[in-house]
Amino acid sequence: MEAVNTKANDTPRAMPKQARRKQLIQATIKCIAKKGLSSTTMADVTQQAGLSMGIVNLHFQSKERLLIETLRYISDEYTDGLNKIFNDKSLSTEQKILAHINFDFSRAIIDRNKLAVWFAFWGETKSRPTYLSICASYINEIANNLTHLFALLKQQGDYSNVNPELVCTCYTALSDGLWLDLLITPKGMKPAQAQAVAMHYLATQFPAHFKNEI
Amino acid sequence: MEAVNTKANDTPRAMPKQARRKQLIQATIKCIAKKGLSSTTMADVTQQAGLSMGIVNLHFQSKERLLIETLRYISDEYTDGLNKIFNDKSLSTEQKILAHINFDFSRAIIDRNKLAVWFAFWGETKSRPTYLSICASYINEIANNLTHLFALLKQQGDYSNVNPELVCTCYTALSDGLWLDLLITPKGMKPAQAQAVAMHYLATQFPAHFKNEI
DNA sequence: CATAAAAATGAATAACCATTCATTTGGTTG
DNA sequence: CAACCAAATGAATGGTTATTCATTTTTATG
Repeated sequence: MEAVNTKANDTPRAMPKQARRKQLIQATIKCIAKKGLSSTTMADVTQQAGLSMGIVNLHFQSKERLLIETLRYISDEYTDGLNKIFNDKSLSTEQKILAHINFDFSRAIIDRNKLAVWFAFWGETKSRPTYLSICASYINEIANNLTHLFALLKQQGDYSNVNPELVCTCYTALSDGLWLDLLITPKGMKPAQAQAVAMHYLATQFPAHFKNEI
Repeated sequence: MEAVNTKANDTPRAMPKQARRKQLIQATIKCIAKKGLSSTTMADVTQQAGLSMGIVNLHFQSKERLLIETLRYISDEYTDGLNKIFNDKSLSTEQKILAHINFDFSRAIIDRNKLAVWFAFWGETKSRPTYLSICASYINEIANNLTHLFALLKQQGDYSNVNPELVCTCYTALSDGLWLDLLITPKGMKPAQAQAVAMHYLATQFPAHFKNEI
């Protein structure tokens, strides 16, 4: 999901196919956030994008595929961001974990529009194998990388009691649950606070590396 | 949500109104799990319940109200269960917290049909104020009770560094995130394991009271 | 048992919505 | 600039769905 030519407001006709698709996906995200997945219509999406009715079928064949590509879009954005951190050779293990937390609660990720999309799709995974398999694959990929980081950190400190897999499972679940708080109680839970809660947990496991911020 | 006369298979006409409503709500839960919230129709629900098309409008006025009552049903089931624990004077603080965890990951609660319903509605809260307010109210109620329990436990042990509100936020988020694991990776995450992860977190905060099971 | 009241039915209705495709628009090429 | 092609349009189509209500079935009453 690299940045593509995004002169959305200039001369629409000149946009490359990839950019038009991205524009429609972003309109879909806004519509799901605004109206809910269950009452987002093709008319809503195309109007939000400032285009005409037939455009989605032209670029995505069907509404179902548009939705699948929307899920893939936010999944890719998330995993690509994390992979950049995992693969950054200039960062220490500790710095990578810190960068991971920062990313998990960064503006681009915990934007409430996108959170609404995540939960909408999660709610449909049980009935849609395609959604499920997209989710399952990014979950596995991230878990492997994160567990590896925790295992490395364990070696670097006096952490003989730490179970890297358990910590990965716990941290990941905690992070997802905090996303829910950010979606549902935006007045009560701010991004910085959510991040502090995540940090608090890591501090229980790796006290020499992470400090409780609260 | 007390148990009502449930002779669903006997003489349908004899069922009290409340029981018929419950029957329809349970059919709705099954349909949302089976087909997703976005493609659950009135025909689906009534067929699942073994009744005729007009029945939902007779008992709930509209589909929208049926959905709201469905959310209220699972919210009430959850909060009622927890309140029974909180108000049980025969339990110690420690036992109440243990009972809370047991309940959070009990068969009746982490049934995947119901988990699918939770996430489906959470995904719609941003666009439906009614859903949001139902969620907000049970969240607050539970958080108050749970924070209180953690505060009591803090007094009973050498836990001067524990922040009850923080622990409540963290435990709650963790629990929600584990629900997601149970929904999305049922092969990978079993109820007992989820419970062990939750316990692992509590053990970091109250080591004298809770032991890591893993 | 007759009658009234309540509950449930399901065919009919009207609104909604995804998809299609004949037509138009805009950009490109020689 | 003319001719062509790809992109976009949006009215028309056909299928789907929530809701209604006249009719039927069941229960309650005296």
